[in-house]
Amino acid sequence: MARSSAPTRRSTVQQDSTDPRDLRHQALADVRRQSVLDAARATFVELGMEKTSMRLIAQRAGYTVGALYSYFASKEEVYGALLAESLERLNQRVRQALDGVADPAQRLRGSATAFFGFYRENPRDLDLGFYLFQGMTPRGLTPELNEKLNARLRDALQPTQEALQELGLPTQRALEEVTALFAHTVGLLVLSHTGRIRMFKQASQDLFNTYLQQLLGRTSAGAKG
Amino acid sequence: MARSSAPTRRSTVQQDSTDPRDLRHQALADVRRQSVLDAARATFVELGMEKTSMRLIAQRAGYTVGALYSYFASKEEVYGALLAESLERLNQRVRQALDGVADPAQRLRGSATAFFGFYRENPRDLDLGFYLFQGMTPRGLTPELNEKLNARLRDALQPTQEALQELGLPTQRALEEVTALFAHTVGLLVLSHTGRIRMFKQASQDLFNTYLQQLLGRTSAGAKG
Amino acid sequence: MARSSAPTRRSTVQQDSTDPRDLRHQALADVRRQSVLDAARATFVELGMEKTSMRLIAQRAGYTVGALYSYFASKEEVYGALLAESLERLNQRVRQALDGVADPAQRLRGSATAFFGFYRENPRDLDLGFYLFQGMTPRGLTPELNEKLNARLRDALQPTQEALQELGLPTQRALEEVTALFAHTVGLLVLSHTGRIRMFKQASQDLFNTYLQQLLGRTSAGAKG
Amino acid sequence: MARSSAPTRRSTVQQDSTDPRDLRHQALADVRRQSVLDAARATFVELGMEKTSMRLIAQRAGYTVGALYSYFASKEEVYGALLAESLERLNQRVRQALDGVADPAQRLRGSATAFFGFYRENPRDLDLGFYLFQGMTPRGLTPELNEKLNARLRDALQPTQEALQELGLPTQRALEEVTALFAHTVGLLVLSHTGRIRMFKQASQDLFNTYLQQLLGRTSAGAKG
DNA sequence: CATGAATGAGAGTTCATTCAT
DNA sequence: GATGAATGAACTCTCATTCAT
Repeated sequence: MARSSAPTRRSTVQQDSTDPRDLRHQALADVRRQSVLDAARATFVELGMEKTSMRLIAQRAGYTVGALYSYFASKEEVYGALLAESLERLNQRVRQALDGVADPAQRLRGSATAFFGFYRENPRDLDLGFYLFQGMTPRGLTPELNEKLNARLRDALQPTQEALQELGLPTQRALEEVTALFAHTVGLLVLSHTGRIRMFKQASQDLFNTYLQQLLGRTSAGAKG
Repeated sequence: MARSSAPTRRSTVQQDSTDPRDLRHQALADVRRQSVLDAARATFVELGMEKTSMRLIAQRAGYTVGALYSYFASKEEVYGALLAESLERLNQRVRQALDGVADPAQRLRGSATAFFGFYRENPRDLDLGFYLFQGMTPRGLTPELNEKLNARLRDALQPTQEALQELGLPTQRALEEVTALFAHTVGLLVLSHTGRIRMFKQASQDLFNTYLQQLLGRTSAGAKG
Repeated sequence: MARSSAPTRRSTVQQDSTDPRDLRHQALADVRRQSVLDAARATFVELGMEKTSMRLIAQRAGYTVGALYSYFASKEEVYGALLAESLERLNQRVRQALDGVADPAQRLRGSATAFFGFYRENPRDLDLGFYLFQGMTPRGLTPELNEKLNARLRDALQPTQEALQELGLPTQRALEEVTALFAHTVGLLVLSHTGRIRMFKQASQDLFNTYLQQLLGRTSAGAKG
Repeated sequence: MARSSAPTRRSTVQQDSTDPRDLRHQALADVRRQSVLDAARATFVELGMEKTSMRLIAQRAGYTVGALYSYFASKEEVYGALLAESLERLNQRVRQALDGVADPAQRLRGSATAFFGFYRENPRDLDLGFYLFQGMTPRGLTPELNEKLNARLRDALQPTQEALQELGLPTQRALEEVTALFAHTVGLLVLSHTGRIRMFKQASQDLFNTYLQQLLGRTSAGAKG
């Protein structure tokens, strides 16, 4: 996990000390950091980006506003951590969808639909991503964190790409297709979320299914079927 | 063009007084309003949504803050006007792409590519749309303006839908395809814009072309080809 | 009427010129000034003190904001004029109540009740008076206007005092009683208007009648009765 | 005393934590809140309602504007607190006037005169009441605070009513008389305060005494005397 | 005379962040 | 480490008044 820039904090996974007192401190700090994140997520889900302030997060977490800065160096770091968490949940959902499924076509459908479904059901998680790439200062999104987040996003798309390869697409084609699928998914979600075109509210799922079907048709499975 | 509710302004489309003094005043007012809008757009393009304030717009327009409120009743009205303008430019570009083109397949490619190209080259225009559909209060985005903006967006997609119908798709299918195309386009643009996946910066155009090609393949033109 | 301090305006009653062109100008100016006042009164009655701005008055009068300053040197002068008008209407109502009434007790009741009734039915006219004596700068309320307004207020109370004298009270006693009656009236009106004590809304009229009855009892009419 | 809704404050009357650190914090917070209130009152007494702004209060209290909002959620809450304080002082004065006085007639005179005297000597306290009942938004004047303020006002009038009953008036009559007395008092005060009739400055006390004397005359004490 | 655009100061309010305790 | 009061700059918006045309 990326280190925050706050002075006295310890990273969660970097264990540079075996002093048991340090370890206990570390565990406590992690728990508290997590409780702050929980409050932040809840507030954010309820009120959205604009109305979520550090004060409010502190309040709901049962901390003082100053305490937040012991765990996060800035507001944007909070969002960075939220996004990391969000991507973790996304990956978890994708993995669950694949659990015990062997058929490549099913794996393609499962992983892609899990991805789509996750953001469809949790539109705030979509906001999270956009916020970070629009309003974020260098301070909040370090290159390391950025790379880590990118990696987790690729992880979530990886099973889909692999399924495409299992279905006969060469690596490069599979990469292109998964990228296009990703874009299509995001487009549907964004339009559905902003509600710009009323039709989307109901139809985004159908449009997604159709695209997925066409994609399957471009694989050997589709060629055979 | 619909006018704001600010007190001392007169609409351009109202019953035209033939008093030449009125006309000159109106023209002057329009010029000034436009100069404010220009400053707003420039500021917004340079600094983005979040950092663009009325103060800043005023500064760059060479006005005091109070003067802005002679032209726009609120900050959100400024954005409403900016978006309206943006959609106007979008439509213009789409129309130009169709000018003198008779072949339906070419018309499909032309209009869709114009749409995509417009936002690819002017990413802030994309922001504009999203902002309005997330943060806007009733005051800034009146139902009338909202309807107008929706209509202009539909206008920009209309030629693409018509081309699809000319290429043999029934109305319903054409509507679905243009919606899917719209989503795909937006997805590519959003990902390209946020720079989430580095590949997109170069590849979004290719991916768009590929999607367009597949779409053509789903029409009679494609069936024949 | 008090002269405004605006440079090029002419007073309504001061006729320092017999040039017929001046007279016509004067008449026109008076008409316009009156129409501004009408708009001001209407706005003020509808929206109250706080929300009535020069812009709004100008708008409703069909003038530009600059034009208002041709007729009134400041916002407070507008209110001064409104109050003068209000006192005129008050006096008119008091006179009407006395018209054709000879019996002193009836005249007492009539004039006092007219006074009370006027403000009870037109609570904004009460506001007017208070505003001028709280927020007013020297500029708006010149000593001359102040004296004039005071005189008109005394005029409205004069018939009541005279009735008291006709009923046998010596001048000094009559003055005291009319002053006390005035205070009582204002107190009832203010409390009724602010709605602080709910009872007042219904009871202020009863309380007024009771006070009036007691007052009558303190005159020879009361002594006899 | 009821506390404002500002985020980081704690109520004085909440279940008292016995943590001495909490207590000290609370005491400090109360002191600071009080110092803001003192500055607000002073500013208000000196400059009046209209010219008292949050900036000015902050300046005089030696705080920045933002700090004020730690103690009061809005400008109107400041005024609410000021009025509450004012009513407290009023009640205190009324109680003092009754201390050790047994004779009902004396109690009537004492409590009523205390009420009158309080506002006569502190005219800004009168303003306070009027302001709150005219311009206050729901945020500043919550129903609870409103009820509390009303109750304190009734408290201040209660001894007078009780004295009237002790002097032989039935409950209903006593209520009417105290209401009329209240109105008379307010009327005298308002006129004295606005200086509308110059005479009032000197005579309002005499007029009050006279009214009080007449009132006494309408009780059994008066009947006997 | 009238216009109405423009001023300029000021309003209330919010908020991420800091720092003495 | 935690506190939470305080900062200070920023925000949108309002308004009486002025003045070149």
